[in-house]
Amino acid sequence: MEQKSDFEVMQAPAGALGSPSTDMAMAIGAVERDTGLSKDTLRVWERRYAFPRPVRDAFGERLYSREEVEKLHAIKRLMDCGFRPGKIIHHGIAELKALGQQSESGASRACALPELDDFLKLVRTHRVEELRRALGQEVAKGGLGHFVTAVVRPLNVAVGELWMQGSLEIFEEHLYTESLQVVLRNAIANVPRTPVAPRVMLTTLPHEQHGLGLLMAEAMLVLEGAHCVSLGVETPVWDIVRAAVSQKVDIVALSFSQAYPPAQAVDGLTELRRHLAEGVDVWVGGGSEALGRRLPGGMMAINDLRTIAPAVAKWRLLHGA
Amino acid sequence: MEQKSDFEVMQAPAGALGSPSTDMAMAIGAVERDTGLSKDTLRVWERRYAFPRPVRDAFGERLYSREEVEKLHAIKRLMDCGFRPGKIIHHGIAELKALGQQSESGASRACALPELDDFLKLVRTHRVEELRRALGQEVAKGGLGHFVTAVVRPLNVAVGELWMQGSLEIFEEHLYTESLQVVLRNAIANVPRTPVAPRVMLTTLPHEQHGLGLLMAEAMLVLEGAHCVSLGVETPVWDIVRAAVSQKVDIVALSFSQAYPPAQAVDGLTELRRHLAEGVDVWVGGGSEALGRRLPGGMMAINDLRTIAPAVAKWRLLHGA
DNA sequence: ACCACAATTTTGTCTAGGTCAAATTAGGTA
DNA sequence: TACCTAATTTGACCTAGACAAAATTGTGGT
Repeated sequence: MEQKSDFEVMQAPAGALGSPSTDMAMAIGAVERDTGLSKDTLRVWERRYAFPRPVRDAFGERLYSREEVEKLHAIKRLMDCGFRPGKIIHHGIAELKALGQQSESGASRACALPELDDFLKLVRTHRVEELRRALGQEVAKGGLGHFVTAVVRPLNVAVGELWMQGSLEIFEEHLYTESLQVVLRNAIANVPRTPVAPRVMLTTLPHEQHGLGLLMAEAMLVLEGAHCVSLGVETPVWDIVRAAVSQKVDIVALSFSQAYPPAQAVDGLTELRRHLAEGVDVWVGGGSEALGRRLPGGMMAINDLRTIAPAVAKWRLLHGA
Repeated sequence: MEQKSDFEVMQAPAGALGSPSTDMAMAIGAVERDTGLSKDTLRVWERRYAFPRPVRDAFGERLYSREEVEKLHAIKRLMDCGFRPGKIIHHGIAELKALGQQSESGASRACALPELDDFLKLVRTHRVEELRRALGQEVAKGGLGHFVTAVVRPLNVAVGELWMQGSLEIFEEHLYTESLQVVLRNAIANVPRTPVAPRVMLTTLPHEQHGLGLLMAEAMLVLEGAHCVSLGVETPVWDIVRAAVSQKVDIVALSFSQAYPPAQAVDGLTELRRHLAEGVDVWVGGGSEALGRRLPGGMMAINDLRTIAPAVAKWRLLHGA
């Protein structure tokens, strides 16, 4: 699709010396992939708000500077929090970062373990092996349920905040995610199995790449003795429906991260409900804004991982013999 | 971004009764997500080749029929194999599928185990638990190394062929991938660890979502006693570089699936090589076309998983004390 | 027969400004 | 406070043309 290199180094604007930022320019397609803002959106912002205002190369094509891309990133992150572009697009980068910080903090620190900051420090200093070992110990010490609710969840929130502020590199987030994934998958595999009803299928809708929420939910579910079938991430609605039939599941569990566009979530969920058999329940969890709002009828919001256990109990009461 | 529903049901063309295919129409944005063909490409094909030729809704917007989307899917798959759109776009769906079948088959069956077809049957019939158990037994029986080279690899090729032919549903592929991932991760975690040099970092470039190749490589590497740090999939080049520094790795291992655009692979690899420290090796593996061709200088192609062991030995000979 | 270089075709991304539905906010009323 | 309607904001979609990068073909030399 994208013919241009992601990393083109084009001629700097006349007169500009090779300062560390001027020699790094991106074409519109690269910016689209990098920020998640569509080409259409980038062009229409330029027309309406006069930002961004990329320089043009010899062929009249837009070249976005490093600073512009960084600001676009910050704006996108704030939009994922519910801000509207028109309100914030003319603020400076510093102001944008300040907005991100004040928007959410405090509440999460409340019920955190003292160990949490230790884990966070291991993440920040990239000490992967130590992090993995410490997490593993925590599982062994307090059990998987405690680990998920009291360690993974708050850690995830803390890491999410750092990410929102832009003070976490992509590779740091990757290291964190991968470590947690290994520990969680291992812990899940070691739970003694006596698979009974309900059968639960776990997945995310297309474009939702974050699978940690799925693993956390799976952990809570296997602890309740439920039967889990994970499809991994990004399953089209139609395939979820067919897989649900094929696997004879009782419940389909979806996870949404904060950044998932609420409109798309509602669309997808509505469509899913329409095509899924009556008897199959839909459970929806994750940090997305869409969950607080009105969900399409006939599905259950899981706002807290701890509600999974009672929810399973309730399901069994209703359906079980 | 995408305001429109992914699954709009619009009025059928006048006179068409509600046949199973006519009432399912997709907007251009949905087709873009579904097929991976950009809006621009879809529009320019319509202009140039008169295919696809979507009907228009009351507002003049394109509505692609189920058949058109299916054919677009088939074309995209063939393009990933190296076919060019102009040559194949006017063929019927049947011909396209035939092309996919003849393009690659035979060679893979050669050195396959008899059990392979059993596994494949479990995949086709969605018997996930049995598949997982059978795979686990195979690991226990023949060891992890044998499992990866003699089971996972051929299975992957076979599944890839089915996928290419369009005779495998997305959810079937998801079930397969997830099962294999669980088994492989588990097996890797159970290899006795005595981490020594080299330190290897594993990941894929942006837009390469397939992580199975990474897991296979990781399995072979830990069997050799190498130290593995996985970043998961889709790490930007710049972050790979920073992570490599932070983790002090000796080798960066990248995996590409067949569908990855060769041009993008070469660009990314070149850029990676440029920014990576001299002493850090780059190993490239996977089924991509780009590997056979000329790789950017100074990196090693891993065409066969079995070459990993000797490659590690060679590295140790060169660098070890 | 094989390699290098030039001409040609193919292909997809980019440009421009305009239209319009859906989502959000604001204003007013019961 | 709850609810309805109007104004505003926003981004997806439209047309049609230009053009560079990749792939194919053609040519001459070894």
